Amino acid sequence: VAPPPEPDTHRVRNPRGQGDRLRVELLDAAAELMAVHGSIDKVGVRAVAAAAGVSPTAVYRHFESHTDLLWAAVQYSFDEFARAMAGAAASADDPYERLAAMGEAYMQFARDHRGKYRVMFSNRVPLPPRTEPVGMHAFDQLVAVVTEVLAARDDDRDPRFVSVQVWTWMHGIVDLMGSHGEVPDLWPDPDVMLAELRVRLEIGPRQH
Amino acid sequence: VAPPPEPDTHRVRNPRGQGDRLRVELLDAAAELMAVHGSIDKVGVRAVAAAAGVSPTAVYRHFESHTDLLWAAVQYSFDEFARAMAGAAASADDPYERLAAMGEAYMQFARDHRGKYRVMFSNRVPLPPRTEPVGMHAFDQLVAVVTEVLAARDDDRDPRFVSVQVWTWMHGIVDLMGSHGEVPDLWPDPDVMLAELRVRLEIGPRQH
DNA sequence: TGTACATCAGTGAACGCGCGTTCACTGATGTAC
DNA sequence: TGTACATCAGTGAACGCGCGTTCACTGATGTAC
Repeated sequence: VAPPPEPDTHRVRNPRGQGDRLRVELLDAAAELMAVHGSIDKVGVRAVAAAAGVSPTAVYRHFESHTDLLWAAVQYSFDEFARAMAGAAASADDPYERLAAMGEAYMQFARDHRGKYRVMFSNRVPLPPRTEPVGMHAFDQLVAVVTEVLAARDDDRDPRFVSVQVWTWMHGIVDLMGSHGEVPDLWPDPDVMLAELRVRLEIGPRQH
Repeated sequence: VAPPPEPDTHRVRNPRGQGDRLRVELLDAAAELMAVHGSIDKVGVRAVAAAAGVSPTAVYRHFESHTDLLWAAVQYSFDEFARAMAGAAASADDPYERLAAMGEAYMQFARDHRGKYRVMFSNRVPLPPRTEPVGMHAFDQLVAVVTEVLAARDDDRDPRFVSVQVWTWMHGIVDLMGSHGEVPDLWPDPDVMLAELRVRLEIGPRQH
């Protein structure tokens, strides 16, 4: 059931001042394990350590506990997601194109990093809350772009409400298509879904 | 972290011919544990047995293994869901009202049985597939009603495509609102979301 | 109607295993003199 | 320039625990005679 422990090729020990490198390697490994399992429950200390080619004990030089490691890995994934979205937002000047680019980046992230996506948005993290609800930053980005789009359209809908509509629908598409993807005839092309979403929610240039 | 084992008030042993009663009680307990945890991973043999007021060994009189128990519990939940949807569908004659009733029943099920909903639609079950992809039956029901609605509207859209739109969006709403519900200011009233979904997807009576 | 017995729901102790975590350690490397 | 030493990245063995599962059992109850 579990993938072989994979002792990894013999790791070279990090030089003196740079022990923090392992921290990043562990976060990478943990996020990747989440990505593979799509769940947080099987990402154990031992599995993460093995994936990083290190003994379980080494984890405790960088994280206080198993829980601490998981939290850090989730936040790490959120950062990656936020960067992807920010990159998409910066890729276009026109508000319509910017919103479209963000939509495509969202779908792509969900497709390419399914496990991470699920851990962030779908599988609720069964960990005690620690910091601010992270990931809301990305939502604020969305609201900002939607505000621009509505202004350009001369549309007086509430940007937050429209943003929630966009987000919920996007999430439904990527989450359901991901988890029930084994029924191939059922699903239309995701890009078609996305295009229809734009039409239905009227967030493209006005047709007159 | 885990709830106290709760040995339950002393169970009365089932009479001779009716040992199958425990089977149902175990399925109830397992589904309820899923509902509480929103995940399948923590629903162990011992926890289910304790919740049913029975020793862990007793489980093996009705299920071959832990996995077997989990599978049966998931299917049990799907049956409950299908019944809820069928009940809603039967509650109205008018196609528009029928679709609306199904939508409300869907949201209500997701709200009242969050954990079960998540196990069914959101948390992919990490179990080997066994029978037909269950739960698709409910989707066929949806397609049937949408077909009626489109016919009544004299609308030539593809019923399956529209059904996928309805389902993905509904799922996104209930899933995101459920998992990120701790941010109260963010979310509009679910009923408002549902009403707007009907407007945007044009699945209500035509306005002329 | 009474009794011996087979049936069957459920128990209790024990197993091997993998988990998170601890503890004392090793050995390469930068630094002080 | 050479050497003693403190630092620090990482190890290995061991712990207690809860898990899924097995095995031999108990004791109430319906049934055959």
